[in-house]
Amino acid sequence: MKVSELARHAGVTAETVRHYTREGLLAPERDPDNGYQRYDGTDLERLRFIQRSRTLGFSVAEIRQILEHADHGDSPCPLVRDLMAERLPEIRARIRELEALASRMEQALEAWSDMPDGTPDGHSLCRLIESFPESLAAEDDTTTPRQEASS
Amino acid sequence: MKVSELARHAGVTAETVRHYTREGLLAPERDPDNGYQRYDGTDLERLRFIQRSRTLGFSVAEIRQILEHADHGDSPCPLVRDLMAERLPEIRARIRELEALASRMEQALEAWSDMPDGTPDGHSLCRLIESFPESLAAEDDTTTPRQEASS
DNA sequence: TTAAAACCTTTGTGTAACACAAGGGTCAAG
DNA sequence: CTTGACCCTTGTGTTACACAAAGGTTTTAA
Repeated sequence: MKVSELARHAGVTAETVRHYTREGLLAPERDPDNGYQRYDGTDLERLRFIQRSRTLGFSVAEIRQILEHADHGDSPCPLVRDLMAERLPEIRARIRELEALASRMEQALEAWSDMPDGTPDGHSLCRLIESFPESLAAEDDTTTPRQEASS
Repeated sequence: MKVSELARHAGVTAETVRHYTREGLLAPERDPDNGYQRYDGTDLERLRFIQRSRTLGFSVAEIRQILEHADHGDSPCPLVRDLMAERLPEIRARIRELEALASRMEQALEAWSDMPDGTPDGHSLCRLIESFPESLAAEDDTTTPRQEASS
């Protein structure tokens, strides 16, 4: 199979297949005549495996690790369990963040529904946004340096 | 104020301030003696405005637009409302995606709790992942080309 | 047969919002 | 005057591809 054929079989773009190949998740042969990549049924299985893994939240780099384990004859399953157990709480946290964001946005839209637009003056850029309370307590911290990490 | 002072006042890193400056959201003066950036109270107000805007989900590029409107004396409020109304459904959609992902992950972990690890053979890389159903109906499409897009 | 359409290749760029390191100048304190 | 603490600019890395360019190949229709 050529790159686009494989891509069609799996419902992805040829670019995606090339990307996975560049990243070492797929290792097609070369057609010695024209230098084209040649994929086979095994590659299609691998590609489908990659897709399932992506829907389960694994990154391309993680999938590469998983495939390398498998290619060495080692069971990747413990790795898979660990990665998943690590990722799930992060996803949950991300959901909470986005829900908080969404409700801030809704609050804002509601609060703004009866506010005039107003033009910016010396002390106001956009009252809509300025009317919104600062969410985090990172206020005027003139003494303690910060180094936050989020998301 | 020098860059780190401004950063401290707002609770961000100096890198962040430099980034906003590079992106044109802040326009400090230059100290002619040493070439250092010099920020003032207005910049602090702008920086706080930027922070509020970020917590409301605006991108740096969007905030630049908002600030440009304000700097031209135009009310950025209609723009702000539009951007927000556009973004909110996207956030909601993203939340739904992540919730779907999280429940797939939980299902998987549960289903796997009583599965043996198994080593990869000719037809299996990791039964854990392979046991998981393909979520989307993108199956063996040998005739119809695809071009999906999903955040 | 041939010319165009359709594919293939590699390489480089762009995306979002910074973090971080390098190389080098500046400044305040001891 | 020597540190240590800052400042500057520039370049690189992060994620998963998309897209464009320049050029070779293969297929197809006239």
